[in-house]
Amino acid sequence: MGAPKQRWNSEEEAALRTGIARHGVGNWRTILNDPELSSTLRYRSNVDLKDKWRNMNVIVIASSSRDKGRTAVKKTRAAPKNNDHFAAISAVTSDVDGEIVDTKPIASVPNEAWNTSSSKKAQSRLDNIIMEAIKNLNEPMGSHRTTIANYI
DNA sequence: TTAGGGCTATGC
DNA sequence: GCATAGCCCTAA
Repeated sequence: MGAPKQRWNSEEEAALRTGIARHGVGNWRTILNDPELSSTLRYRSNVDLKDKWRNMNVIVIASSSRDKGRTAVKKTRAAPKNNDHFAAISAVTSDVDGEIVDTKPIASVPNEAWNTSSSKKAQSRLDNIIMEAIKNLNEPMGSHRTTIANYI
């Protein structure tokens, strides 16, 4: 995680989250084509987005459902042993939806962000966080990634 | 084009 | 040595 590998900075992560909030999970190509995001993500491929999102979800899932059944990832990789590392993320998740109850994810969200392919996949709590941020920010055209990042 | 599996590099 | 994060390969 040092040199050779292209670490994701907060700008890129925010852009990814914004793209997902706007176009939905799985529409990596669409996200990359978003003029707003393409500048930030121009060095990332759709596979990169997918992989990053996978990593992000692993962290969230591991931190939110550690009790029951990890198995988010195969080898045990997603099973943290110290909560400290996840404190920040857990704080965010629990702040928004507490324990994830289940999900009626985007259906109840009257935001045009999801209209493309909302029902494509089960959304993670991170999506809810983003949607929460967008809703609360209440910006008509969708919130800027930095704004969302700020909110979070 | 997207999703999943696996490998490797890096940090602790 | 273990855990994490990024990248590559392959299948659908």
